[in-house]
Amino acid sequence: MKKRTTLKQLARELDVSISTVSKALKNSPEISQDTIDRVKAFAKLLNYRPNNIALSLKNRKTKTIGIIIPDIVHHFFTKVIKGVEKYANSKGYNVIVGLSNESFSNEVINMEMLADGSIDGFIISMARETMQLQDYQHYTETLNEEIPLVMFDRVVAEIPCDKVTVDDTKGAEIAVDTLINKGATKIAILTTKDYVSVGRLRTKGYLEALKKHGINPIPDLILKIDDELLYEDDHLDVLEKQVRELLLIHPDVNGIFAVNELYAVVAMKVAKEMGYVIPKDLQVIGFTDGMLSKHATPTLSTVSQHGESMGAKAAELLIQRIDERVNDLPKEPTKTVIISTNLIQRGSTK
Amino acid sequence: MKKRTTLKQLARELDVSISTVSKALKNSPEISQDTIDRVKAFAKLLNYRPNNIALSLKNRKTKTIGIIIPDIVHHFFTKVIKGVEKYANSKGYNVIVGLSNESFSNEVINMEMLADGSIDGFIISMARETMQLQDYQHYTETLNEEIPLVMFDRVVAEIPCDKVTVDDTKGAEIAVDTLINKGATKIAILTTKDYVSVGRLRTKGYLEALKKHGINPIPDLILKIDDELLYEDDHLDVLEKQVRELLLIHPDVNGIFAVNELYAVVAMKVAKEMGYVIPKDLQVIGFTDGMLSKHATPTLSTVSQHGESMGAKAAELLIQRIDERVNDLPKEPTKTVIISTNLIQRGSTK
DNA sequence: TAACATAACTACAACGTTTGCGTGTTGATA
DNA sequence: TATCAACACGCAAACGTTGTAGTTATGTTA
Repeated sequence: MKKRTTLKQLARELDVSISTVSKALKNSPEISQDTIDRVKAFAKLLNYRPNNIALSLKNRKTKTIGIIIPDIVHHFFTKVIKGVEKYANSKGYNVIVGLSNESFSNEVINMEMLADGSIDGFIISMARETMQLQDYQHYTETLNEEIPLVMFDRVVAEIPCDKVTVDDTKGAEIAVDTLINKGATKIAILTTKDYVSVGRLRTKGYLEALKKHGINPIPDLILKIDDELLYEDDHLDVLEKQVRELLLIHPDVNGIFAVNELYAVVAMKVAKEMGYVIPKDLQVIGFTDGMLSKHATPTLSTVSQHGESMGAKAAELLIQRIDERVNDLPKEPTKTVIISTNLIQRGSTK
Repeated sequence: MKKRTTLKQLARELDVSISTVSKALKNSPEISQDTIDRVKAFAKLLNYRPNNIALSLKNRKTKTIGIIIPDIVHHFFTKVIKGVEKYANSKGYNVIVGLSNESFSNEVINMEMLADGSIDGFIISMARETMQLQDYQHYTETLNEEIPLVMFDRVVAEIPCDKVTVDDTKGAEIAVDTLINKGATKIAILTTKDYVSVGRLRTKGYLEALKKHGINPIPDLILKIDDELLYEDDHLDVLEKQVRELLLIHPDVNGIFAVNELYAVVAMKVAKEMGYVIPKDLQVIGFTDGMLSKHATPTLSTVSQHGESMGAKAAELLIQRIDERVNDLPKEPTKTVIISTNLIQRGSTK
């Protein structure tokens, strides 16, 4: 195996010591201009570049951050990664990606794999299974080892770390509020099982909006979908069937709020098949502004989460913590930053 | 800053040498069972885990691979990453992601940033701008430094490295062939400017299918779209307008083949607005099987690229090269693996 | 009992850097 | 001509590991 150019090689060939080479490359005043020039020229010739691993070892920091997400084939997470990458790169950090695939054990394995010194800190959105099991030991262990950690989107209060979320409740409330103001009187919600925090919070917003307008919630209209395998191709049928049944029993539903865009699009599809005209008979609003929302027919009104901002903010918080740690600064109390949503109105509302 | 447990600490507290600790943890026969047990117990107590950076330095390999892609907010690339991650993880590798954002300079910067010893090899899909400029110097430099490199999807022949592609020409040919067999007689293609290799190859497949059926290609029906900013929100109008014009001039077009799913979906939207019924009046096939294809109305027939397989294969090839390099094995000639596509028939074809 | 085998360790170098400190040359000063 | 800066450089330690080559005791053999 051919080895890359090292200080040692340069030193040998130039017949000076390693330290001289090192200092020369850094324009140290200890070194004569003459030597500096010679060293630099030769280094350029051999295309010398310092070995980052050696530097990481010496400096005890890697300038790398790890992001662990449940799924990468997912518009929202992808936006977040983009935000993280942008900010991190601008600060000279690299980003290493781990996929939990919604599985608890994968999440644990990934964290352990990276907590071996490979990264300076974590950005994480919790796997669904972890939320169900409520076993956060690997998080607390990481924190105990003083590895900085920022959670985003899927967040749990018990873990004492910085967090970045969206105001799910408020976003949902505004969406439902808007539906009502635009004339919807009987509004269903398509949500997830309660252990998914975002589903729970968005449902809360839905209920609050109803309450505000003096509308009594009807249990039948709250569809808690088990999203275990929803993004697997063939499991959408279940959702379709449930929406169809809902609309058969309550044909006068004239508004639907869905906690993600896929649910919304599927609902529109079923409704159209059943003869509803959107938005005339039925108005729909989703959550998360992805590709589907933009290109569905009709285009979908949706609550935008600003994934990229979330990612950038998470990266910013993390890098602050890293600095705090390496410089032994006093520890700030943990922060939770809430990124505000906004409603994008398109064709599925009046 | 609290420091993690090291061999040195264990050694000091157990009052043995560092090497003894190291060997004991590895069950070396040089060490007495008694000592092994003591060391292990104490190591577990202090939650010792070897520092990966130190190992990387010593072993001169990082067990990390870098993947550089033009955009992460993109279903296909996301699938590829997933495939890479899965395979890489199974071999004990981590994946570090770089985003070129379709920009030449970003691609260069990212490669240089990672080529500092942080990774053992690259998996890359070329930025659009790099394809235009045809400046591949950073690739050849990487190769010169003997850093293994595997390209996928957007590939250029001049760079001597392993490659993974899809049979774009064949896939397109089959798609168009299918349209013809299903009764389409006048088929348009929505493609990209020629410097995007995949666009060029798919156009070639389109022409070959026409030729095979004795149909003369009509220049008007070949729409080469400048996709510079296509995924930016507001630039789809251009595409819409072009499709509309095409259909106005040639209202008897009854088949459209698009080189990606977004073009296909936009085309369907325009056509529906203009009164076409899909697939009765007009059949449409796209390329790349993403979210849009599955949830468009009607659902979109499409040529599936198997991104995940591509990613896995690329990772496999890369790791082979890495092994070859570190073990000083004889160099195999470079390979190009072609992943075969398949046509998924859905609602947009008869 | 001298020679030697064995067990159970320890020392050291190396991976590629950086940096504080030590040191040998100059030339200038008193 | 001693003395002393200033200059230009080298040495060595450190970051955390691993593996090879010693180094001790202890026990065995002829």
